[in-house]
Amino acid sequence: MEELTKKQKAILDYMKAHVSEHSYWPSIRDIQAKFRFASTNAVFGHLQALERKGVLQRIPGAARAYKVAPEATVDLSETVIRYEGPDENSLEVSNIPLMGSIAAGFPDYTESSGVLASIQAPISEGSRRRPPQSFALRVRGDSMIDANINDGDTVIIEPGVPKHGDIVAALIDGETTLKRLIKQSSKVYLKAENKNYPELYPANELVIQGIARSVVRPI
Amino acid sequence: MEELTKKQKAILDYMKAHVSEHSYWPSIRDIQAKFRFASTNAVFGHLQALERKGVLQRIPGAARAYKVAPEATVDLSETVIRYEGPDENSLEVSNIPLMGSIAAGFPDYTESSGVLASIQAPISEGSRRRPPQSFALRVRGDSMIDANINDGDTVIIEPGVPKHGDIVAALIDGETTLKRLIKQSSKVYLKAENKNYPELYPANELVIQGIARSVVRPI
DNA sequence: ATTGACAGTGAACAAAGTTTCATAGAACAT
DNA sequence: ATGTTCTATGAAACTTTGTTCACTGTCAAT
Repeated sequence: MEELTKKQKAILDYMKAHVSEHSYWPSIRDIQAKFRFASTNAVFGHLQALERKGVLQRIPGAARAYKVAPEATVDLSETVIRYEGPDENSLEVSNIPLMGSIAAGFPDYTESSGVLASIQAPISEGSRRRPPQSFALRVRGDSMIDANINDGDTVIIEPGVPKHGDIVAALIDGETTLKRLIKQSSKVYLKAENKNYPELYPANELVIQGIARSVVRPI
Repeated sequence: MEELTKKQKAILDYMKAHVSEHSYWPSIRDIQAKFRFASTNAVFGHLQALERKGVLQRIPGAARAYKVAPEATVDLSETVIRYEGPDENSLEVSNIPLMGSIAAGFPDYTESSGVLASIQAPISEGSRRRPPQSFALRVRGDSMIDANINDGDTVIIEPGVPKHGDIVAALIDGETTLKRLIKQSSKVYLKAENKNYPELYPANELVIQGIARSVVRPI
């Protein structure tokens, strides 16, 4: 696949965003206005380039009529996600593209300092309007089946400070496990959602990797 | 909600199917040709009626530019997409609600025939190992609760030719619904997975938007 | 009988939108 | 030096497409 120039990519992204937002394609003049071109022909050339490079298909003569080439994306249901620890780089994430136009799925997780959130010290406030850096974990075991999270499911973990009752990904004995967080009289416990494992794990110094926000189950 | 006439429904259906297949809206003359009208004004009147009844929104003067009402049983979920604007350094983050644009902007991934999947004529031999382009749909309603897909869940749809027993997103009466595909003695049915709705929907000309591969359930 | 919604024909217009032509600077490789 | 690619301007030609006007007919309800 031939590389796109910066402007070409920007135009293509704008077109996809326009479709997502308005449900119809922009006209050449719409693009021209967006990018402050003085001539429609500037856009025209870019569109020709996008078509030549195989990422866009135009329907000659038809207004607001395009098709986009599918991008190389990974289906979430087939993605094997392994997560070893907060400071490892072996984190595979997958995009769920919407109409093939998503530009930012789950961002890379390498820029974080390592610990997502600690109970004692809430994470820094500095995340300005950035999508949460969620990641996925494959569930092994049956410790959460009473919460309808089964072996083989994938949970989406969102970094943050958990509240009482949240299901969290926590680091216990060097392993990441999925447990429900219980705060009782200024004490903190981790509880498995399985009648066979009724214990509460007391936690003094707890490293929370994130809060489980959703479960992905293959059909 | 005001009732649609048979023709109005058919036209709306065709428009949605056209978007689903080609990823752009049909022009008035496209619709005219499809329904063998002798005048474009016939279509024009129907479009006005559809807009008056609140199921279609036209953008005056713009070509091939419409929006559909957000009352499909399955809805696109929200997403955040990011694209680069004309200023090279400013990264715009735009929230895309995508309400009601269910029929719009579905990618055409067969590049030749345009049809995602037709029951009678499965797509051409082009079994190029191209990664499928999945997208997400939010489920409304309880028609699939026996398949453990509940109201509020999000399903990941993967374009492709469905097999017998697959749960598919299909276009019925202009709406995208989630049903199980049943092939029985060279006939094709759509079946709801709910004991209260035991019917099989016979399907002659079926537009399949994709196969449900996984369910995402918020915790 | 008459009204009003519904459905359509046929022609024509004007705006919207695409495409082509001529031209040219900057960056880059031959 | 020279050609190529990318990017862009400015104007014009041309096609597509939405829209309007005038008119006809059907059907059900008032």
